[in-house]
Amino acid sequence: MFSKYMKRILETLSNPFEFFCLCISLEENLFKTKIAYVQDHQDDLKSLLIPSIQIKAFEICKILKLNVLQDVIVKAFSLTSAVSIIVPLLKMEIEKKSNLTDVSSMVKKLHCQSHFDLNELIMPLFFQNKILEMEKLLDLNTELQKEFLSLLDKLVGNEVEISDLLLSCNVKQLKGQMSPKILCKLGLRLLKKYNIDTGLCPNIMHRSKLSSLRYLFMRCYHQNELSIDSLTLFAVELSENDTILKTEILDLFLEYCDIYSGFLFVQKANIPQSSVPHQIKYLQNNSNKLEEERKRHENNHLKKSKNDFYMLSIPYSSICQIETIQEFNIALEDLKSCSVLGIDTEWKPTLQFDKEEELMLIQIATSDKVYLFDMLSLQTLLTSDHWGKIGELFSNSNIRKITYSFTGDKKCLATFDSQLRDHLKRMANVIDLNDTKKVLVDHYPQIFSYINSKPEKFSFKGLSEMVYLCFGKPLDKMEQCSYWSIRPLSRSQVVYAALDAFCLLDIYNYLNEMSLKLGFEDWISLQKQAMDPVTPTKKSSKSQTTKFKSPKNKNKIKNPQLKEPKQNIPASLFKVVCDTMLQGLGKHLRSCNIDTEILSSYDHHEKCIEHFKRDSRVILTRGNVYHQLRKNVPHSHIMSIRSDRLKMQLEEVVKKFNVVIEESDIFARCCECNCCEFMTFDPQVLSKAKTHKGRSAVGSKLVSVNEGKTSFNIIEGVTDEGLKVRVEEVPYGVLNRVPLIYVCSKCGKCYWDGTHMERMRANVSHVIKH
DNA sequence: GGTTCAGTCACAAAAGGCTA
DNA sequence: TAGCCTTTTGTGACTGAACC
Repeated sequence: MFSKYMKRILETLSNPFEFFCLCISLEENLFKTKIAYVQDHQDDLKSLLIPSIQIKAFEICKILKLNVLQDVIVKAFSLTSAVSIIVPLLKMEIEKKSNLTDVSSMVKKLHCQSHFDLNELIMPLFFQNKILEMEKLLDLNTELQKEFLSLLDKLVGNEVEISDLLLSCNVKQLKGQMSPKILCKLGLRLLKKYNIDTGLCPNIMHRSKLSSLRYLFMRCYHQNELSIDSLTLFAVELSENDTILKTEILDLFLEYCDIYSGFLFVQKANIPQSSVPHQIKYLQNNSNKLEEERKRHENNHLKKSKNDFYMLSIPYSSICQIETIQEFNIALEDLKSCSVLGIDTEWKPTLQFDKEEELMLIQIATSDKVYLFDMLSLQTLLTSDHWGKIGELFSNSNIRKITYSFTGDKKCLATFDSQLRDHLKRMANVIDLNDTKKVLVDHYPQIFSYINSKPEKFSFKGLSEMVYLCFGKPLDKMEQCSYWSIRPLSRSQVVYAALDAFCLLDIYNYLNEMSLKLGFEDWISLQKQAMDPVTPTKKSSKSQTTKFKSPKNKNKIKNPQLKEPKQNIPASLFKVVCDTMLQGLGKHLRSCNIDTEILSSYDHHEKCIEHFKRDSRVILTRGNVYHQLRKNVPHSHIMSIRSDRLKMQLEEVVKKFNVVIEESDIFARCCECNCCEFMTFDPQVLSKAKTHKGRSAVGSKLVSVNEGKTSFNIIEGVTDEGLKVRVEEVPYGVLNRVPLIYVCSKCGKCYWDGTHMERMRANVSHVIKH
């Protein structure tokens, strides 16, 4: 009705835009629903869209905080065509120190970034740490992108002072951190995002390489997770054609007191004598000292006893390096006949942001061998059919594959070949021990022999941690970040790569043995049970391969030893409390004689817990509230309702708790107040009471109702116990037609056997026991 | 150091249930 | 049918953990 009325008014107005401005400023919701009119008639109204109206519309945009509304106003009032009028207004807003985010949001909506200098909007946003807003503006303007990155590079290289820039941008306070590290990170991200030549940012690139090297030095000398040989190879690669970086690397070797490795680096990186530090020159000129340092270096290398780590349990001769097609075919034939394989891959780390990861090795372990597929040799030799053969191992459901954090590897492998990609999509019978670890540690920790004997300073993570939990020794990760592109691989690299795949089978066999020993049915199905959500969300059902790992669902595990006995419960003895969003279900449950408390619209869902504690009520809820409340209530006393339809919801509850609802339960309880006591009234008595209601009658007329147990005042409509009967809700027609009226003893609501009763009976008939 | 994945959090928009 | 209140859903940023 209102829409039609509005339409009529609009058609009579000389300028509907004026009217809209008024409406919008009075009531934004009104605008939200009615602005479509302007959009529909945009062509007819063009001549009426004068600048003063557009300025008014812009002013309204400033006030409105809702993005969607602003978009509609910009469209409806064609504000993009009024940029010349609005840009000066926006600049005034910047000068007035208004909220920069709001200004930039309008600039973006009006596509007028090019009307603002870098220092007018981009840099102030940057200094106020509103990076996202700033990026939204940069996204659409290549020139601004280059200008900003060039300035950022100068900041990283200390070629400009922040204080000078602040002055020129008219910004008084700096928000957020402006450390070179953070600036550098931002620069690298934007260079990649906007696909800009790295030559524009030499300082950022230099700093990035130096940071990577610092990190490698730290892993090598502090964490013992990288060999000095690999470190030197990475240093040579990263410092190619960069003399300054080479001298900085030499400084790093001296900083870590490893003059001998510095000496080796000088040789490998062809550093001119003029740049060699005097400590290294001393070694070069003193052969005795050099020999002494070499020995010290070797001793340090062997310092760590191999007994400290988990070792490969097959001989070195059982590691087969595959480099030719012939070797590839023999290996694949053998692998096809195996029932269980351990699979891992090694990649060359990406230490420079513009370089991509390169696949170096695929390791596949069988019960007595490990095949190392050398991808550096094989990649050029393999055809799509060869890749397909590797893929078949993954899609073959008869071969069980044991992996650790394989998702990333899988994604990268899929880029190599279409046949391999298809097989990976159909990957079957794969166990990722990373998932296993998370689930079993939480739910079945007793399966791990060494779970309680972790040393205080235990720093091993990932696969190494799992190996420790099973066997009491971690993996030696010295070669984890190894320089995998070197050939031939060192013995240490070959052993590391083989062990990474073979230990997966060791863990698999260990878990099998332990579950037998501890009497678990099967650790794989226990893991599956723990990972299957009880209430699948839309999100999880989208991807069947996505596993459910949320800690929220930890409690959802179905312990096979704790199955609850299924007993029938009569409806009248079953007590529940319904959360706010299940008020409708609550009323239906009451009409089935189930004792139901219902939270009102203003109650917090935690009130359910009070009801559970007080009366042992089962909590019925859904969605996130279920996960929140689940933490405080035993599994047996909470249920998440899945269905959106009332009938189905009712069925869910009845089935889950084995509630027996009989014909006599229907309407044995008041739907409004949950009371289960009713009085019976003669309809004629109520008819008289209805007639008298509202009249200013003096005195009273008492009649006997409820089979003579209660007296009822017809004039006042109340019983002798003070209960007000809601007679006004009963139509006269009903009072003349039905034989008996039932009145709730608590709230006075009237019920009768009519069409309403039939309808409700039909709604619950599917759960009645016949 | 890099990357990717998965989970968490905050926010906005959409949707559900109830009421008048 | 509209309005109100609340929850759910979707999205994007952020974080931590895994890998190399």
